[in-house]
Amino acid sequence: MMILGLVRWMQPVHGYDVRRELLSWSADKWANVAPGSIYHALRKLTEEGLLREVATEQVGARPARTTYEITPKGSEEFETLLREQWWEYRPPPDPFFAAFSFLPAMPREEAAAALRNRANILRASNESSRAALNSDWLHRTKPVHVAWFFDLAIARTEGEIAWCERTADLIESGVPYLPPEFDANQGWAQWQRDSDRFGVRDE
Amino acid sequence: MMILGLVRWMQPVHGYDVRRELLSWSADKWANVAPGSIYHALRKLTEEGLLREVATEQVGARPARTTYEITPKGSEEFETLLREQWWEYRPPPDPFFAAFSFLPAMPREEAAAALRNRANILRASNESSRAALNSDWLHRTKPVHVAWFFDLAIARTEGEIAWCERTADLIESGVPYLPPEFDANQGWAQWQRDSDRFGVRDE
DNA sequence: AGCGTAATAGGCAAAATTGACTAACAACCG
DNA sequence: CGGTTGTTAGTCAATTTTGCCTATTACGCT
Repeated sequence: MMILGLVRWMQPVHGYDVRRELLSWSADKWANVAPGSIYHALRKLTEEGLLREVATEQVGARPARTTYEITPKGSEEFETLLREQWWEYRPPPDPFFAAFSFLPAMPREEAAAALRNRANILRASNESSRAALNSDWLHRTKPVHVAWFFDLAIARTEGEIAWCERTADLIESGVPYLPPEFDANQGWAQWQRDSDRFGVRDE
Repeated sequence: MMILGLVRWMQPVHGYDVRRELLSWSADKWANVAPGSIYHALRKLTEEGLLREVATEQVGARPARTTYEITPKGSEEFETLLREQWWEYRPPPDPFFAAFSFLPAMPREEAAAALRNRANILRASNESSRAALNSDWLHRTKPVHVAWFFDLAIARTEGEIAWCERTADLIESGVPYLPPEFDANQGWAQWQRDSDRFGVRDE
């Protein structure tokens, strides 16, 4: 949980603050932190003694807001977690992998087109990253490592863009999907023949 | 849901088959498919009319196994989902992003070391991918796009490796994290001074 | 002054996901 | 032949996550 980390620097905070900060980092994209998760996390962390409620004030008749701060125990736990994340590598789950593993179910033309389209989207996203990097808004108001963030995003995608084009070419070139000796009566084979001839069909 | 896709080519299958296939693709890493999820998904898809139970046989006194196959409706739905995944781009959620955003909480030395370590892990993983690509086990028994899979993994990581080294250098070089005019009394600033001097400390 | 919209806080029920557990049978092994 | 290990098939309770909902104040516009 990285909610913990956020509470730690922002010191006394209430849920809504955290929520806004996360949105401003557009963290909903790369972490799984929907609005509802935050309050749940705060309560759970408090139960575990990693956070502590500091106050509960009410302005007018709006929902009362509870303010939290981190306990020493929470700080320790945070550092443990943080180090774990820094030193370990876990290949991130990627929905595109799932999609790509069903390549034989896509007509070749469409698959190639989709890959080229993906390359373009990635290029566009890189452009906007580069634009951000050149703006001095970034350099004036944000810590440097935010810029490094963009660099990482770009570094990763450059390679993928090239891969998309290469692979699109291969697909169009008609390379057979299956190794020659593959038993032609098993699932893949039939599927593939279908999608070569008609696009994918149901039964 | 990509369970649907699996059922679709493997036609009549029971949960355990799916489970093994997914494990053999080591899909537990890049999709969120733990053993328990599968049976849940199968039942839910059946409720929705995308799958259909075909038989329930029992061998000896072992747990009865239910066999499923896909319905035409399920096939359509699958194609819709598949196309969505192919044409859309959603930056995959990555826990490392979360970790990196707390860079100022790490002592510089350690952060740099961790990044170099990460680069090495990535290199190692690439080596083993390359080994797989050169084995003819891969080319003899697996569809070609499995090889392309490895290519993608390599393409993505190459860029990241370089980034890790570059960034490690920057961190060690002592570049200040915060822009000059940053208000020195706010959260980040204090944190950073702490971690520059002592490593991170709790109050 | 009146109205629509946005921001402020947070709750809650339902869905998804996990991970550990069961319990029968097969297979090996000295 | 007794014991151990491995495979088969799936269940289940508990935790996580999601998405949408409520209700109040503030702000801008005409």
